Amino acid sequence: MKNINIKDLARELNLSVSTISKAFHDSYEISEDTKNRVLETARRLNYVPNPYASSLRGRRSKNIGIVIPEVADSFFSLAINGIESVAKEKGYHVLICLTHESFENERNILKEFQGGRVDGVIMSVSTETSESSHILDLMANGLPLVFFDRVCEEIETAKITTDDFESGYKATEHLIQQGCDKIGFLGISKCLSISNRRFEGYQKALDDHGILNDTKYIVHCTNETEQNDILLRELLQSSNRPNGIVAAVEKLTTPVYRTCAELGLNIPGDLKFVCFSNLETASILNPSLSTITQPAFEMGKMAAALLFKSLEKTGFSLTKESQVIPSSFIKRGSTE
Amino acid sequence: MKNINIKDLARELNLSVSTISKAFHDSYEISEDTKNRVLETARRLNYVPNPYASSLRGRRSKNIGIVIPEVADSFFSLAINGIESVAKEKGYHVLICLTHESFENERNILKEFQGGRVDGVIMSVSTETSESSHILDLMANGLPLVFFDRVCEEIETAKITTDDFESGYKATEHLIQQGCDKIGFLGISKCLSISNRRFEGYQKALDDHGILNDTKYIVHCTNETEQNDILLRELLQSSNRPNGIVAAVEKLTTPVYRTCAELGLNIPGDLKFVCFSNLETASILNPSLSTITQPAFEMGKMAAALLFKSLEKTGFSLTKESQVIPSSFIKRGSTE
DNA sequence: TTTATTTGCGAAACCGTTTTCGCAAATAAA
DNA sequence: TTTATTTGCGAAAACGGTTTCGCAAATAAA
Repeated sequence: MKNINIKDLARELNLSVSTISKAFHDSYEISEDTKNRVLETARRLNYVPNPYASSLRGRRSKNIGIVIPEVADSFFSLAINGIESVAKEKGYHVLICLTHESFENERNILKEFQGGRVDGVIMSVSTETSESSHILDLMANGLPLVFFDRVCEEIETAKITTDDFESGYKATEHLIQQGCDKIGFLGISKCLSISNRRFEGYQKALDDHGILNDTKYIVHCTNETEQNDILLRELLQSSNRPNGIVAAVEKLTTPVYRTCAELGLNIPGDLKFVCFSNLETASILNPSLSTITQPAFEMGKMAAALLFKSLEKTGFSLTKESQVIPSSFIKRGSTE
Repeated sequence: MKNINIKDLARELNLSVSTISKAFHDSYEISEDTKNRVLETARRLNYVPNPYASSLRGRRSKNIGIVIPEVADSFFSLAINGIESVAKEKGYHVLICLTHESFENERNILKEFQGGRVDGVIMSVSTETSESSHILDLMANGLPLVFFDRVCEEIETAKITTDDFESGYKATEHLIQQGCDKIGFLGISKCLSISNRRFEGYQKALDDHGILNDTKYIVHCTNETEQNDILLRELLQSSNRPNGIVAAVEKLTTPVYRTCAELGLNIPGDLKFVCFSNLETASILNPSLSTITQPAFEMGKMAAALLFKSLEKTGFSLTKESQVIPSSFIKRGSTE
């Protein structure tokens, strides 16, 4: 019933607590014989050390924080797997905190982290994050931080991103090559790095191909599904509606398909569609979806690897360690 | 740079640490005036209490553990949202631990939890879990546990499930009504409660409608994607292949669609297909997918609510608190 | 006025570890 | 044999909070 602790163990073995502790850490001070006795008794009594006591004394928690907007999202859940794979190897635990795209949540989470709950942070900012003092506070506290995917560009630390500009360019150029001349862009937030970089790629592709677009083709979606549906509907039933669309985030897939179905628009006949997405079902959609697929797992892994490097090597600076891992464009039925 | 602690605060205010602590907890012993001074200085110096120190003294961590097989899965990620929504309200944090369907991982995670890392556990067992001593150990340690979805039937504690039997029955009956007379069942593990209950519903429906099925129509999938593809292929290109399939888990969706495409089988023409799934994209697949959709968010919420009840009310027993929340069947194109 | 009670705070123990330091006994070197 | 050194362990002080208890001063009751 009651959890047994190191003192109980010491009593049981007629040893001091320090000896027990040292035996567990395989200290040279302790004889092999004693070590074995300790380990065996620990197993027998089902002793599990209290991690918080260790954290307290050792002044590190062996936890890293993951701050992301959502978990119900293919990109983020794969990234979690990447992060977790290296954390596990290092004997660390991950604390997954969800902002649900709220700035206030994000700020509160980072604030809490300053109490020593985690030794480092890997994050992807919320759509509402237009200001970064809460992040600077965290770093001023000595906590190493690595961004992945959605970064704060003004903050000097490692950022693991994908080639958003090039991908936006490639997606748009593909639509142009498939014959689209009125191409819409669905962004997610005006202050979000990825959305902006992808948008710039889109713009550049249009410019390079001499396509003059109406700004009405550019839609900034929100976090409200209903609101997005209205915006999409407006865009797609306007006179002179686009005949191609690039969407910057996965969660717009279903809304676009649905709205097209409701309006009787055929994909790819009336509208060609490319989406940034890690959906496993992309290939079996109706029609199958052309995607820019991000290296989610690798990005998570890389972010974690860097964070641990900075945790392990004192003096290691994250400022010059940013990495860009390319996404892959996969052509499918939605742009045939 | 350095984290400031309660001692620094005490020094700054010329008060004792106990006074500071009491001020934070709004103790009646402390005057309003002092409380305000403490709060204000804490804000100014950006003081954040160390949660591990509190945990240690208070003997509870204010963390609950979530043990699930995967996070890259619609059902589990939605369930996490449900759990998190109530944990947040209670001022608790969630520690999400992934077993990746490995029994050994599951056992290690539960073992670690016994050191006081969490105050209670919400879990869905791995496909490999055929034995439950590790769970009994956890409970013997005094940790309350609530199962959701994938339960261990032999363990006496609250289990939040959905109506697996009825859903399996309903899905199968639907296929029969749509004209199928050779109906396959794709399970995920022979020792998994949900898979078995859904299978029993399937069996009962066949019996009730006087359909005699070959056991070759029953396929137990594994955790190896390639292996599953082989099994599926065998099933679907056998002479006298099934003309209907019920799949017990979401992750079989893409393999089934792909294999059908490769073999030139038309859904729903050659094969009708129903899947237990929370995929948001079910409605825009080719063809759209008839699903049994589980109340994932609600199940998570309910599990968490029960766990907190047992954490808050001493003497509250979880043994008689199991709940069944019905799933909904949604007919779509794959069974037209 | 004397006694009882309340108010506001501080000292110190405690939570379960880790780590430093000290110290005997055993062994090796001189 | 005497003096270093090594080996194996224990006492006690941290880590950063919370909580119990005690104690003056202020206020209320007698």
